[in-house]
Amino acid sequence: MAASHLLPNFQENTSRPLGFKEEVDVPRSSGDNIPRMERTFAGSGNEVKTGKKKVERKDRKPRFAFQTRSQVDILDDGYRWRKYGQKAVKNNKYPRSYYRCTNQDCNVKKQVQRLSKDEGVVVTTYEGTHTHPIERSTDNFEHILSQMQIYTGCYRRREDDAGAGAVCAVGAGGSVAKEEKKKKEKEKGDDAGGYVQGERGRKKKMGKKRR
DNA sequence: CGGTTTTGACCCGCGC
DNA sequence: GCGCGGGTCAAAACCG
Repeated sequence: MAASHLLPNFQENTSRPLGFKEEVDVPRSSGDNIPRMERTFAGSGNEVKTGKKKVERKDRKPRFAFQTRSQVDILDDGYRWRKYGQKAVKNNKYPRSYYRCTNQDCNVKKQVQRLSKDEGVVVTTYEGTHTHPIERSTDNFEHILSQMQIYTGCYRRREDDAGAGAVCAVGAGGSVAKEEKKKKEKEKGDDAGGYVQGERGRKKKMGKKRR
């Protein structure tokens, strides 16, 4: 990848407006993924909390935060993502979207957040590494790279200080594969002025809590 | 029809 | 001990 397009600038105070702090840090660490697969609704039982043994695997998934200037939240990096959640952030008026790679073998997650201060800045946080080839051809993606500024900021905590250090370098040929992003002008309804989500999706859950 | 998105509910860890 | 905030799930709606 042509590193010439990338701007290896580490986040300065100027680049991070309010509330951005060290978001990408991983405070808890003790198994925060794998987790609640067994909540399995059903019944009454809450036996899930009884055993904490499930947290054996201390996976060290590296997380990377990228600040990109783009008008679209969804930056197509060549992989297929499926949104599985969206939450409103306290400091930002824009919500944060959670995506997950559709590949079964690939558990890569990514979350996209837009800064309320600078709507042009989109923070994309990747978690994990892809273990499969890109399906979408990155045809003229370098062309897109040239028209967007990418600030590379690698925030890592103690956990991955050992091996993850290398991946931190964008464009250095790390194992992180290509985290390149390219604009997608195929935006569905074109969110015009803001992120006004229509009333798509389920109106209201009739049941209450089935979990 | 299948896959994806939407979105409220739920869960968990941390802070107070 | 309670509350807040962040992260995930899963049912329903929607789109190709």
